[in-house]
Amino acid sequence: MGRPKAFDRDEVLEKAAGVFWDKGFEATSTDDLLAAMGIGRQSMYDTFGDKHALYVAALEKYRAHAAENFRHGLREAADPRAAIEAMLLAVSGEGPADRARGCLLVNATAELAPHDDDVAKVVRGNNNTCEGAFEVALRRAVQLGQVPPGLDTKAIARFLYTTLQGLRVSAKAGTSPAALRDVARVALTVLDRA
Amino acid sequence: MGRPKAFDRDEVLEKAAGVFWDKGFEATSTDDLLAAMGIGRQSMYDTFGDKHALYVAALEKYRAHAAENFRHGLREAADPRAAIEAMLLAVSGEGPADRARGCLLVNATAELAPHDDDVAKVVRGNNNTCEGAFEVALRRAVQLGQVPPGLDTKAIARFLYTTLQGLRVSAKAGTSPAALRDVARVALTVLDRA
DNA sequence: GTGATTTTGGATGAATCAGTCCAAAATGGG
DNA sequence: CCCATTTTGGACTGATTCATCCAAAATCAC
Repeated sequence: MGRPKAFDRDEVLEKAAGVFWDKGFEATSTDDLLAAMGIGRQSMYDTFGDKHALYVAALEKYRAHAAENFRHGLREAADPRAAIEAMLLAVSGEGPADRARGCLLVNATAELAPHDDDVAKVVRGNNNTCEGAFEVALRRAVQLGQVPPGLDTKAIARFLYTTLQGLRVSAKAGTSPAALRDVARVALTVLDRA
Repeated sequence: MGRPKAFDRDEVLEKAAGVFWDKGFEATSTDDLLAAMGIGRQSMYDTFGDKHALYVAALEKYRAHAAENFRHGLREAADPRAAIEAMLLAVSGEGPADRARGCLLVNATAELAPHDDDVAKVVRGNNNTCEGAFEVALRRAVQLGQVPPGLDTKAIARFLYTTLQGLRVSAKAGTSPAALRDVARVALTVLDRA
């Protein structure tokens, strides 16, 4: 059956995602990618197709990982209200490097989504996943009496994820952790309205 | 004194900003820029220095224009609460093309701010301007009894601008106007809390 | 008008880009 | 042990990148 691949597909995909995450799509060269992935040029082209397909594959892998975080952090959380709060406050708790990196999906949205259907598709899928996770947590919070009944959980779920994206952008602009925390706290006051 | 320039600096700067706005910094070639600006190559390099300096100049021009919009739309508005509401709802009222374009400053934040001090400086200046405009409007709304007294106007101002950035990102991802309006409405409920 | 100064844009250059080719190395099946 | 099959990575290609150069055109001061 011939010689087997000397690298793990998921592993090098994460390395590639890391480079795209730091530099964006256009600013990343194939040499950058190969150096980070630690594989040869032909291996990359054979396995992934081209730079764009590699980007989409890396983005999809990142999306799956992010979805897992949302599932674990929101859908399966014992205390749904605390989980929602922790999600928004997480950005302000990150170190400077992570705050500057932002979120690969947000970066992809800003740089590519309007002109790239493949990227837009992954991004929209992620939006639905995240909003869905927020909504499940919200409904459970209602049931537990942690938030007032009668809230528009769908609208609030959308709002929460939009706020999270805003926080990621603000963080990239250099907003201080204290200011990010203020924003998250204000956003969370919508959970106290009837 | 020699031949005068055959183009208006501000005019071609706006044309350049339009191209960067649509395509981002890296994806824009100097040929793209010259075609849109309608000037020769050497004229561009003599007047602006290089591609990066042109970008910063175009961004700064866009920032000044945005600041003027915020001054007029928020600081000088007769009805400050309605002005704040209109500001957040504006995104959902734009056409598909404008929603896909997003905001040049948000795009610049995502693509360049973490690695480009010149861009970061302009972006931070804009953040301060916009948050300041929101805060002025908020304080006037308090005085007019349009919102409850005792609100943390600084924190809420930051929150409102962060939400606006989140809306711009969401819009680029393809979120429907109706969903964007929902998000804006939820965000505005923070003005009803004591 | 004339000369000095400046703009202008096509031609040019060096570097980098994404992607292909090919010979050599490495592995599994018989 | 040997052959077929596959991976591998350096060499290579053509296109495109940003930026510079230079001669011609255009304008102002006099």
